[in-house]
Amino acid sequence: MAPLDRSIVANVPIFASLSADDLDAILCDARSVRYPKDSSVFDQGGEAHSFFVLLHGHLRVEKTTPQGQQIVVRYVSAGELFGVAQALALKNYPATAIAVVDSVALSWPSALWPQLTAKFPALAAGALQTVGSRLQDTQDRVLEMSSEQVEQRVAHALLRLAKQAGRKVEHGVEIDFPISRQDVAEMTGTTLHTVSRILSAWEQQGLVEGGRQRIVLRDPHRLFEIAEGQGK
Amino acid sequence: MAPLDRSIVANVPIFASLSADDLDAILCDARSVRYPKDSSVFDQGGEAHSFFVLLHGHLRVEKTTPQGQQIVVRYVSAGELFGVAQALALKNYPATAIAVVDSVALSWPSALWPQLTAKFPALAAGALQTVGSRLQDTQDRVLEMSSEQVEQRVAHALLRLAKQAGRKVEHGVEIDFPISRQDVAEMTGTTLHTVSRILSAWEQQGLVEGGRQRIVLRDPHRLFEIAEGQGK
DNA sequence: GGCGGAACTTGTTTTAGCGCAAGCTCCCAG
DNA sequence: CTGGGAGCTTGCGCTAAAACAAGTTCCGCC
Repeated sequence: MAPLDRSIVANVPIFASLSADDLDAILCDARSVRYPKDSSVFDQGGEAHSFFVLLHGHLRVEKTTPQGQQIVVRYVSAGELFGVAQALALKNYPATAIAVVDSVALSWPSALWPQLTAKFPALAAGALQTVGSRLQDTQDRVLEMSSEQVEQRVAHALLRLAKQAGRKVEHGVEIDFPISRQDVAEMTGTTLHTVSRILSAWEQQGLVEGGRQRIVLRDPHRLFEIAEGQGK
Repeated sequence: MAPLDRSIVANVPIFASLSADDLDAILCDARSVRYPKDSSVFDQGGEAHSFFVLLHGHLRVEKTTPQGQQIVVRYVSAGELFGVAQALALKNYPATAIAVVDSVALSWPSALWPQLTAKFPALAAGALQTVGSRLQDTQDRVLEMSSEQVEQRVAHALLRLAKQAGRKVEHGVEIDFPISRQDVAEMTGTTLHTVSRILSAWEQQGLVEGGRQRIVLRDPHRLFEIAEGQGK
């Protein structure tokens, strides 16, 4: 296997506190894999053979009910730890992860998790924080779904996406990967149709700028007001 | 401080793998506190001074928006670890925990968490699993809220409560603590009114039996069918 | 370069369940 | 044992948003 240089994980927060030697030790068990756009990194229900760190690209994590209803659990950006099912005592992945653009991830066999955390307690602490902040996010989402109108939820979702994966463009912030109305609907618990209507209305008012699988926020501040309920 | 005997934590899963000596070491830093019904163990936004294990009773964990909207995040039963904000790198508690019946909890100063987990890695692993399964639950809840009708969600909520805190009674399973329609509404993202209507209808059909802050499931199997969407 | 389908838009109809309002019941305090 | 209030029930209208239903546009592929 090609040796992995530790410089490739310079921007991975969970490894930040480790020494160069420790990093090398960890990396020597890792494999680097390329996932082309639209391919899956792991599948819901599949055996949790590995855990991962995303080096480059973006993933969409989605969850499907037995009845076929689907939601987007979250998007993963470069530098994030994901697929730690094993650490949560799960034998199978609880969701599916799909590359929304060509992506690269490091992977380790799940079986190594106990040894690695034993040797590097910072890893366990980091994972706990990662999972904890995801729990926070998910609880906030429940709160949003209980208390906010669809329009507010969509505004929140866009702002969060922009924060996580926004790229400054000429007149606004563009979400840096292809995202459909359907995806936004599955993030906010609504339908493709309603999202389309809302975005059309916002486009009229110059708040956003659309396109096929493309969203640019032209007036994030106004969107924030809508998200907070000040809007109209 | 009165010494705590290790027998009191015999039924706490997170401590299950520890030796008697280790347990004694951990317990000697713990305080046992009694929380009368309706008192709060910690408050949303308050400084995260301690983490806890519930020895006896039941807690309701709730979260409030700036606008005053409230949801029930979950219920805590005896044996569970809770209030581990510190471990998730939070300085303040993200929710409020209220005793729904007279309860007893062990508490440790948050500051001890790093040392305890360093000394007893099983603790960190256990906390990770606890937080992980909460994340699972919360994600399932989002999925439910996106894809199910209110009636199904209420059925799911009752079944979950019964599983977690059900007590066999003459003709069914009773939720083992006082719970109002409002509470169920806040668990399922609906209103007191709708829950009341649904429970009334179910009572007519003999599926449940109500009362002031009291719910008895008389036909869990039928409720399960409703929860799964087979109903009506 | 045109064909096919995925992504999106937009209009109309329908409905779940929320908001409001009124009244009931049971528990507890005085 | 009586009064007050918390918890609950129930009726009614309304509305946000889902469902249903046609399109239109754009992109990649043969």
